[in-house]
Amino acid sequence: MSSKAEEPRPYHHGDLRRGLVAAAERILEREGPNALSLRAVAREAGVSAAAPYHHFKDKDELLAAVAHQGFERLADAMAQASDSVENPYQRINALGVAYVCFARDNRALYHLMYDSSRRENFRAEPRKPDEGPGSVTRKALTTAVGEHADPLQLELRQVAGWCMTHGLAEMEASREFDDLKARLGGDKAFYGAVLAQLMPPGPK
Amino acid sequence: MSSKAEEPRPYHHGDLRRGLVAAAERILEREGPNALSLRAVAREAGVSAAAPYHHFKDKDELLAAVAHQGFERLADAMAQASDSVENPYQRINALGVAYVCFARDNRALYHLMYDSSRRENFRAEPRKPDEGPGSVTRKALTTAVGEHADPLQLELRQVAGWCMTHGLAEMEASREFDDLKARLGGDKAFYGAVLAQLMPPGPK
DNA sequence: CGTGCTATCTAAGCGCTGTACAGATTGGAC
DNA sequence: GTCCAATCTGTACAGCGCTTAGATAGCACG
Repeated sequence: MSSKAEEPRPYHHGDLRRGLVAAAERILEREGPNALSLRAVAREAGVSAAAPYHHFKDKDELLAAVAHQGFERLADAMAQASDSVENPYQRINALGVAYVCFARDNRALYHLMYDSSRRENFRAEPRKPDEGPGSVTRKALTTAVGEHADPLQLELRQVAGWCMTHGLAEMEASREFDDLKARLGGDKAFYGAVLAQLMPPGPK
Repeated sequence: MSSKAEEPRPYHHGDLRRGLVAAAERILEREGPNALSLRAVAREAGVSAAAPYHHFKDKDELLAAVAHQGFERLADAMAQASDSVENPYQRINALGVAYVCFARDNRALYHLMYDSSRRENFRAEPRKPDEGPGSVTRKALTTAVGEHADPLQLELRQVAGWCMTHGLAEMEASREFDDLKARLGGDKAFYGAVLAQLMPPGPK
């Protein structure tokens, strides 16, 4: 039937697994989370609606793969932010700002990531140990507060910072803060100022 | 047909709007968020699948009503926690702990509340002014830090606390903190210790 | 007491969804 | 060159959100 040169896609896709994840990301960005149906993803990838089931147990597992890739990109963004700042105190703050910026610039993906991570069977293994978002922050925090710190307090401080950053990322889109953002001179200044409440840009 | 005494529910329900919200909450608690379909809610309330559309524009509007009721219950819980503590510093901490406990004890409802509040047309008007969760915290915070505070810093501090509390509520369920919880002697102690990083139980 | 009016509810149906299953197609190992 | 296992298609099913047309009933007004 398709003897014409109309994109003679082979019966076997080649790397459909990756293709499906990419298709899902495209739909998410283009049409939002409500349009992200398994059938739509299959259509976008150019395969039948049943094809995904040979690569993913169910829809959730596909979404988990998308989320996983999102976490890798987030880790990259944070690593880059970390490298660009010398001062360990400022570095922690910059890590938080990078995190929130990622959430702002990838809203739908970010929500998907946290919806997926809530499911009990989700595993967010970083590619190499000490490379996930958690590890980067822990390292920076240890460097900043360093030797003379109670390890329990340090751990609590890290959890607190983690919570605050995640909370800020979730609420960032709220109109409620528009006024405050304007007064502080932009989104990033706002993020930094909020995070500075816990992670001041200098020795406490 | 139903001349027997088999629950002769009248053709007109009486207060179906409230009945549907209650039915939705029951399903949410009993079967989780995946089972919360509009049809299931209608079944639970004992009406046809189309009946809800005479009281809610669409499914989202029903869920928003459930969320709204959730926010009222949350505000109640926080008000109660606020009243039970005299010291204004400890009060802020107690408010946060109450918030996180609510999220822990009403996981599905809590997620629904924040999913709903993300939608642009959501309006979370408290029943009376100065009674929503935000107002209670603001009041407590003003009392605690009081007169001699830069109003901008106070606002930032409130936003930061709000973010940290919400973030903690979202991450509380993670197994990652089990160890820390155990070392601190329970969930509430853990919540308090984390929140204390920003809201210490005494003058800073 | 009857007669409408309007709000409320039902029944049927449309297009979509996630998922299961049997069979077609194919690349690679032997 | 043959066969196998992996991959993909076609078809089907039940359930979903939502629409429409019509049945029912409470209520105001004569």
